[in-house]
Amino acid sequence: MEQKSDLLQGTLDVLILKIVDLGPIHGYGIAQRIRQISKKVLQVQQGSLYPALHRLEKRGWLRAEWGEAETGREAKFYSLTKVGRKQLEAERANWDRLSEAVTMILRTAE
Amino acid sequence: MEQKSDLLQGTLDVLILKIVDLGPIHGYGIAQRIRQISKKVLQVQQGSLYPALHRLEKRGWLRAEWGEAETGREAKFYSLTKVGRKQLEAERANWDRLSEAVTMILRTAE
DNA sequence: TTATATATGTAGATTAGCTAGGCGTCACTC
DNA sequence: GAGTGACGCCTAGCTAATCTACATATATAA
Repeated sequence: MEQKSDLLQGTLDVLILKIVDLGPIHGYGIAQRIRQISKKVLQVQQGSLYPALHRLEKRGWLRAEWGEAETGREAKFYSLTKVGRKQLEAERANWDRLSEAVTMILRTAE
Repeated sequence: MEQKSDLLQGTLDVLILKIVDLGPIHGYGIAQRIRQISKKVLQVQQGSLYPALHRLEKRGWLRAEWGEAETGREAKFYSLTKVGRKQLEAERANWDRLSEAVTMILRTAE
């Protein structure tokens, strides 16, 4: 089934945490930011995004409150909790460790 | 449930293909090599390894044949097919693209 | 008026990887 | 000779993440 993913599986959480860490932002905006910063390499589907946000909120890493978007519409704004910030640091470190290891293997010569 | 993974999800296939590309090797050896090269950062569980090998073989990327391991025991040796080598290149390129994008986002300041 | 962008969400399917088991052999030690 | 651990293969069943596809509502541009 080809598994043509728009993400690196398992990285969505840390990406969301990082984007939210840049400042309160609503869900739709998170997806836009990820797409934009990555120059369209990473694309978060809505069916992945919203469940992920609810997941992270449930775990106590994100806090949500309704507010007004730049466009004047109602939107749910997310921000990091204290635990969420710790989680971000942990996941970021984990990413560095693991991705470096993968790259190391892929570059192994001989 | 904390998802304490020993791998970066979705990278197992490319890791296996890469290791096999270094020369014919049996399943158990693949796991050892990955563990060794990554300095124990990446650890493939047997319950992940063997299904993955069968998956890759089924897709025509790996070829398997029984042979004798260094220890004198029977073992299944895997090698890359032509399609498998192409797949390795594709997945490696994909890894570079995606991991770079993730790292870029995680390093975004402000 | 019709489409596109914004904004939120759910249902259902797929898939990968994990835990936890099983089988058989060999070498070593207690 | 009994037990342990490494080697080498395997499967069953679970969980979790992500995807596709849908639904809803408003605003704006063509």
